[in-house]
Amino acid sequence: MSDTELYSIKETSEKTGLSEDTIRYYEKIELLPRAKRKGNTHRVYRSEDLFMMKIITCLKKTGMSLDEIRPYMNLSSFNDDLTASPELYELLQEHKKKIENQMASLQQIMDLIDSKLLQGNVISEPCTITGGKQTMPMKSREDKTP
Amino acid sequence: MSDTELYSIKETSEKTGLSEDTIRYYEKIELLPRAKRKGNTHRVYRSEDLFMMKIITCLKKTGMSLDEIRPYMNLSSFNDDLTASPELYELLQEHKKKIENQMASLQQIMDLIDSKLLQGNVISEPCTITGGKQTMPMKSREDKTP
DNA sequence: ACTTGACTTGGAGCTGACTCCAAGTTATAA
DNA sequence: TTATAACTTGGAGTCAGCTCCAAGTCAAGT
Repeated sequence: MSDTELYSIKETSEKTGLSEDTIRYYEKIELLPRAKRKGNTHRVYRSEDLFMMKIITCLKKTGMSLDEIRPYMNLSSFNDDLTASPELYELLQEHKKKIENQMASLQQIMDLIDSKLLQGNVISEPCTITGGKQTMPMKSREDKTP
Repeated sequence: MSDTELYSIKETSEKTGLSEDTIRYYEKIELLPRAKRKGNTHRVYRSEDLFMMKIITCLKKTGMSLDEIRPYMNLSSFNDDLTASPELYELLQEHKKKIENQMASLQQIMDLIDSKLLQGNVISEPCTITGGKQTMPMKSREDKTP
């Protein structure tokens, strides 16, 4: 398993679509583990590392914040023995639900428009989903390891 | 039509869930039109205005940026004669597609995990959607609307 | 030995979307 | 009338997620 091919940060950037700066930034905020160094200076990455970065990109695409993604990265290795991590799977399911809610929200607007609720009647209870608090900013930074 | 009931910014805030600051901010960035003033100073809002704010909240929930939302607000009134705005409808359809793509992204990760692509093999082409900008094959998601 | 280029670090700057504040004005109630 | 609450404005600050930059280091080629 795990071929021994190593990649520079430039190659890694090319292969993952993340900029070099972004990769270093992810390391800085500890979203990615500190990369191994060649001669104690230049970063080197293995396929597994690229894989993690791609996962991050995937999750981001679905609207996850980096803070929300972090727990996934902390799960041992993500590579070996993932099925033994029902926690991850559940988090994913949860997130999927959020996206489904988003779609429902959108669907409601579309319906609203379709059904001409807008014409004449309008203005009473336009978009029920609006009521709640839900997916707003959500700040919970208190762990800032020195 | 349109009842004549008027709301202060506080009432409006309460009814829409947006903070007073946010409402003023939306006016400042011209996402909302400049509100009418009572005695030339205090803002007053009508039901239609609240409706607009709720629409904004809805769209934001589905991941639209304020800049993306602005065109919708510029469409004449949103209230009267909406069906005569196929532009809006089309924009919405487009946005909906984006969300569907997000879901597809997520689904791919879930599939990835399910299928144990992760075990042993791993690391070759983990999440195809990551590669390009869009272009994903898009497994036709049969709609699950009730 | 020298130049070039890829890399390093720390930190500054930027955008979006707020959120907070101070200082002033107006409306209302006692 | 006066105190208080509600509101106004302009501008500063915050937070996430980058992006850019300067100054320095290191490896390889000539």
